[in-house]
Amino acid sequence: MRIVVAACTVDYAGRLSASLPEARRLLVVKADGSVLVHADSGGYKPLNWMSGPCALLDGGDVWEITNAKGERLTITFTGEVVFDSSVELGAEPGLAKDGVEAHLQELLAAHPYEVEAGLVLIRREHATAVGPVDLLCRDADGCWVAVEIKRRGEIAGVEQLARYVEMLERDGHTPVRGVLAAQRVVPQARTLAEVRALGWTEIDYDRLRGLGAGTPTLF
Amino acid sequence: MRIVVAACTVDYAGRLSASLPEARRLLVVKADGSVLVHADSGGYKPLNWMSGPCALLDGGDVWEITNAKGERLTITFTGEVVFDSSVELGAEPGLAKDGVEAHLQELLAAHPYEVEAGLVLIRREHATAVGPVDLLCRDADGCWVAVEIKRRGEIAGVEQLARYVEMLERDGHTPVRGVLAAQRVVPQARTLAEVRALGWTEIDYDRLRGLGAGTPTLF
DNA sequence: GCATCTATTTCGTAT
DNA sequence: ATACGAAGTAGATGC
Repeated sequence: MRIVVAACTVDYAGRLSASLPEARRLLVVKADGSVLVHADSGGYKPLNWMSGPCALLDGGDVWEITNAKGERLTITFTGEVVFDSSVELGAEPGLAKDGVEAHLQELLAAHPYEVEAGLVLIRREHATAVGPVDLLCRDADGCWVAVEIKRRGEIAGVEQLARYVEMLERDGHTPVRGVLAAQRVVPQARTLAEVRALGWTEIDYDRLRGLGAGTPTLF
Repeated sequence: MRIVVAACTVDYAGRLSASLPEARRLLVVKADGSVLVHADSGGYKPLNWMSGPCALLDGGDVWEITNAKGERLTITFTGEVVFDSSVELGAEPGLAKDGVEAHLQELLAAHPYEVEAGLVLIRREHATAVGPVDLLCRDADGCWVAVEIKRRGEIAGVEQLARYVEMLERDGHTPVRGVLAAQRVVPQARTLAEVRALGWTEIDYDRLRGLGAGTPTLF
């Protein structure tokens, strides 16, 4: 990894055109060839960058970074170089995560009654012609219930659920209802769900996690 | 801006939980308080980060970074510190861009016949109860045409367009057709557009840019 | 402040 | 390889 702090101008031409006037910035060249141009503000996203694989042609006071898709990043050094150093970082062991939609689905599969009292899980990722239904359940009356799980319930999730319900009806899973289960269901999605005659429910993730992934409890 | 290269472990607890085992990494602390943890690969996204505003408690071999939402990033230094330096970067003059969806809409507003021969623009961002229609046009037969512009046409864009068309019909803009205009329309979106009786077209952005933004040419 | 939409999205995964 | 959906999405914009 090469780390440079210097005054420079930056120009990108590729999927769009973008240019940065002269200022002092942090430049990072990673081992895979990718280049990041960071200012002293603005969160984790660089002002400009080039993703690997790409080639850096170091012309001293101009860097030309190009990739196979014809994108080009040009960095021109216009003043003093405050810092320029290379360091070996070694292999990255990798990141462990917990808390995303897959986990939510796993927990709701174990506790489908947290979506709606009386629900019993029949199948996970039930295949239809327009994609898999997250949870296919039956309620106390024997009615099929398609559950679409999102971390955040938005209009797109409602439309997706509507397509599943339509397809399940054609497949003969009748009668069938649809329920959108999400940590948060935004107002537009609630409204559209009502228009489409679909249900929605907000899931308390902390409570659900407390129930654990094992031993589905029926009641 | 503080730039550190050191062996460390990283733990994040907030919207999810994530942890990184010991390895040598680049740490960047920006003037706005945000912290970035970068490996020597993996593009522009950090392995872990904390967005500003946040507070960094520097306990020497442990950093505790917290924000108002209760998120916490813990960096524990486990070995030698290869590099640790602070540098003043000054103000960032800002980035100039060209080529995003707004520009595409501007160009198509000037040249609606690039969407479909014979189209004439009536109104841009025409308001409906479910959101603004990018371009509201009329064709040679006097039929209303709602144009939804995307850089990349996907299923969500088709559904959005379908809602607009439905709403325009209720508003009395009849007869009305819908067309999805995008640089690329993915296969699923094409299929759904046909099912919904909507049109779609792929726009050659380079050609369109060549026509320029001024003087709308009618024919 | 909330909701919506874009992004040089990036990133993962299934086809 | 391509297509598709999720993201600790972040960031901008409209209401």
